[in-house]
Amino acid sequence: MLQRSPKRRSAEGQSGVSRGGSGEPTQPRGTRSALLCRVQALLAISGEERVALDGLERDGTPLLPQTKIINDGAPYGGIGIVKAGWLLRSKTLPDGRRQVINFVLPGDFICLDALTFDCAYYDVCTVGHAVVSRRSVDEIEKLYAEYPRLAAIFKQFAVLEDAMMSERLLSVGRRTAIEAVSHLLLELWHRLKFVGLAGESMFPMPLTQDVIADALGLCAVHVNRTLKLLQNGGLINFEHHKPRSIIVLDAQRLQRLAGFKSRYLQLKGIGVGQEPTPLQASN
Amino acid sequence: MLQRSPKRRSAEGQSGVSRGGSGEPTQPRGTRSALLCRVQALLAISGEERVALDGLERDGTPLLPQTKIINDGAPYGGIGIVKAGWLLRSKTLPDGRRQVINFVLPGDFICLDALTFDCAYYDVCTVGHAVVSRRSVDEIEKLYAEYPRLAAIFKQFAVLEDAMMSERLLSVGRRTAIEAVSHLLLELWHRLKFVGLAGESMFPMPLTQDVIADALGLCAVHVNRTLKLLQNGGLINFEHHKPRSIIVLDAQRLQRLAGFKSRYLQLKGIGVGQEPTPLQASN
DNA sequence: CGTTACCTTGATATCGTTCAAGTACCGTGG
DNA sequence: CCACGGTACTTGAACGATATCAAGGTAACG
Repeated sequence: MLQRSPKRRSAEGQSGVSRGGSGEPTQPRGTRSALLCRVQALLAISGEERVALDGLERDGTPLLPQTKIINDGAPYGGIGIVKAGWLLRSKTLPDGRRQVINFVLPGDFICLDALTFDCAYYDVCTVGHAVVSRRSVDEIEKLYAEYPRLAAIFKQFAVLEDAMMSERLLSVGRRTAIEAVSHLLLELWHRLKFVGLAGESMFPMPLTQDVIADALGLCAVHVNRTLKLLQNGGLINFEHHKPRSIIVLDAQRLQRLAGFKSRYLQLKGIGVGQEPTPLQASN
Repeated sequence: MLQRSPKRRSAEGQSGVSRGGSGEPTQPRGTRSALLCRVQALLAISGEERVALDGLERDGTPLLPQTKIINDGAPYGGIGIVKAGWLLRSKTLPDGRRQVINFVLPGDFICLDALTFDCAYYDVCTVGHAVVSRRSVDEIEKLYAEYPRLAAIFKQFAVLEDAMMSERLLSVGRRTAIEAVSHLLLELWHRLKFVGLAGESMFPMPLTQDVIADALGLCAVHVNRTLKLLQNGGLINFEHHKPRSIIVLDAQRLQRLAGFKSRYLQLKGIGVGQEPTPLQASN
């Protein structure tokens, strides 16, 4: 009904994959595991749980850029945990048109639905270099049985996926290009902050404008122009040199422009008497 | 990158809600429960499981058209089971722009994520008259514990939701209007067939063109023109009289046009030695 | 130090939107 | 049985957001 009626500093931050001399991916130096980071924000874990969590991330496999690790229609072959680097979940039409469903960041699971399904209904591939651990469905199920609190957290992760997809659908379907781009940037920034990979006013941005276009149902040229608009408006700036990053100059204005409310990203966690994360005063 | 580069008969079928003399919703006459229908297609249920399933659907509440039963940001207040009628899950921007995330048909659950979350991140409201049973989270959890096979099936329902959302995202982001509309019609037709509410070449279509537009990121006028195109092309026809329906004149051509593969709608079910539903020979 | 991938920008094309008016139909009440 | 009012559908005309095409620039990588 109502359409998208157009109305109208510092340099902290580290990339998920800091490269050694020749470009092998490693975990960010001095940063604890992203998964641990996320879980600890939601739950005061016990020593045993900590060990179990570490076990999940053992044997990370380094992956090259543009490596497809899950194929639409093929069996999953286990559940992944991202230790470093970015991946993306996408679907592609026979003629090559592609839609990015979601981005997969450090600390995220890949294919939690393998617990329920046999075959994937999407592709997953790396953006740049990445490190991914892979666990069998059996192993995850055993962990679920043994550590129900961790299982509860992981189930929250799965619902979060859903919430992000809903929000993306809203962006693609109803937000204008500038709203959608701003919203995506803010979402990524927040998610990276959760796992200690973004700074107060800067975050790594390894995505190609092409990929952003495929996530938002736009074309790369228009994403370019839209980013320029944001830059010219003094909302953001770019650090073009590796690690390529985005500098947020005016977070408030950006949030207002995007209509971004971080509520959908907030998990409630678990704990005796622990209240759901209170609604942010700032949107 | 690649953009959306464009490129009669019997009258079976019954509406999800057959109206009595004055319009109260009832279950389709002579049709067994939609939920039972879905589950039995995936699992040979025992007598006990059958009883449990029936229990889930007791005390259905009749709802008037356009009744909002879940509010974005508010607590869920339980889990719903649709006995009859259509509902829709949507998100709305402050200025009124709306995106329909998915349609909720008879036999579907509403807010299975209430098992994990406290508050909704979307609205749910009825399309026309509907009948919905509501169960507490505790009751569902008890059922999950007692009937693990049913729990497994319901978890598959949840993943199916996800698969449908991915497909919708692809439609909104990358398919042309005519592809997207065709795809949506085919999806609804298939889903209705699963629960015995659609015929071989006809299915009820209570959705307003406005609602279709909000599901596909289009405007109602364009949906109208697109439907006309499909009609003029001899692919579909309309039954304007209640129950309003769509007649599929050339399913093959429609599928080809939409690039529709039903695989994403096929659940694997459970059962000893039961193979995943084989990939459809047709596409 | 060349090659490639990505970004940038202009010109032009188009799909889809908006606005606006009119029509068909259903349910209601006399 | 018919008049009425509302909702949804229909259609035309004009506009606009975004796509496509094309060319050049710049920085990373080997």
